[in-house]
Amino acid sequence: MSKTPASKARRPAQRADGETEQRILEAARRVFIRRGTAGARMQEIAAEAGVNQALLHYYFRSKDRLSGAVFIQLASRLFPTLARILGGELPLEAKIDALVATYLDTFTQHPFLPGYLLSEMHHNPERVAKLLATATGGDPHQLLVPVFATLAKQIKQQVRAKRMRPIPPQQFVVNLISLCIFPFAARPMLSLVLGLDDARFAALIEERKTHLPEFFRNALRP
Amino acid sequence: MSKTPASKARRPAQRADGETEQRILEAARRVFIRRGTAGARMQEIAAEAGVNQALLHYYFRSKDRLSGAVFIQLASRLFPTLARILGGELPLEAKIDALVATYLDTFTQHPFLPGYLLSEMHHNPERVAKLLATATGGDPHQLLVPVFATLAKQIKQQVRAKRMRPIPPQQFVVNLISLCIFPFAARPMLSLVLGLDDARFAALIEERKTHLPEFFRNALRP
DNA sequence: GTCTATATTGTGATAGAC
DNA sequence: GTCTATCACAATATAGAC
Repeated sequence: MSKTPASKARRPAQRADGETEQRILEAARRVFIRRGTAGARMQEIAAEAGVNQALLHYYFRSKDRLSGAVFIQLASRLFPTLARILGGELPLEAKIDALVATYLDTFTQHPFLPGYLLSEMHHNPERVAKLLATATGGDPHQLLVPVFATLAKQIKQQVRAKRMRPIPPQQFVVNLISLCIFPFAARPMLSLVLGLDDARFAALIEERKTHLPEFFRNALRP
Repeated sequence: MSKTPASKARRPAQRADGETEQRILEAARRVFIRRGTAGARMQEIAAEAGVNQALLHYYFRSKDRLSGAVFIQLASRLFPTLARILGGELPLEAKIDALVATYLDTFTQHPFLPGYLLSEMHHNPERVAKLLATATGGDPHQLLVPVFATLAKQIKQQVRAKRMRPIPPQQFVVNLISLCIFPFAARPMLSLVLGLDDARFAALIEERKTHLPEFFRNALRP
């Protein structure tokens, strides 16, 4: 993606190869996550990277390209995980366990990622298209649609003993990611409404790691 | 909140009382919802309201105050509903039905509200405090905390017949609002990943109105 | 590659006529 | 109350020395 300018012959740089570009990218990541694309300032990113503002343009040409690169990079990590786990060979309950564990761990380590991503997708929906093209290498919704058949079969198996309607696989997937992502995205609101400090919020998430799989098991196997 | 400048004696206005202020507020609402606070431009709001940019400052003094007013107004509609339904006298399943129906209807009418609100809370968490003060008229988390005792009792009743652990009421509430709000906030992503056009997305939500209560019933009454 | 200017435009906000 | 004109500064982007 990022075309590092040609550094041909003689020794010009003061830093190791690609180090500066990386530092800028990491700084941009932090700033865009907390300020959003529109609210972020190139100057703040430069300061956070410990370089001059001009270098940002040297490496990334424009704010639009830089913010685009950050968004694609952060967002494209999440989709393959989803497709890999849900499309895999595990039994349904193990898929739920794996997905809940993976996502809750990821977001515990990067608590502001969900808020940032939802915010960006809301205000720049056109970037979502580019994202999926990157993540899947072509056709957008060939990422998840193929796994629905398998999921539907697994759900039907799970509830076959009962007079219960099987959950449509789309709703199942939407529920799963809603329950994993939303609490982080809505953290400011939840913390205040539920009266949670940082420790209590962490405890809520920790409890959720066992609660969510149990919640789904009950919903699926009555 | 908005202190309309004193229009004392003689006939100065060309429009009816408060009409202009309202038009500005409505225009601001639309623009802030689609651009976000940081991305919105006063000029765009003025154009959308059909007035001059100076009038915005006349009525609301600054962009910060205007965006704050919009946020408080939009967000404070949602919390009383939650407290009223969950804290009411209905049996648990009826509470679930009422909340799902209310929220899904509201967001169907205002599909971009969740994305806007989450985005704002993420990038301006300090406003959440002011919001809860407004919505509750004082103590922040006295809004929901009092209803947890009742909810816990209802949940325990619901699952008493089985060897099933009762769901902690906090998790229950988080699940409920996650499942209602998230699909709207993540609509751009869901639409692409699931391959939904507008009609199919609407159908997904429609299906959800019956699916979610059923999902909870199964999870609570195995 | 990295820096210090600087160009240039965007944007919130105010002054003052009507 | 509403407008036009304008100010002051913020912010992206570029030029050019080192």
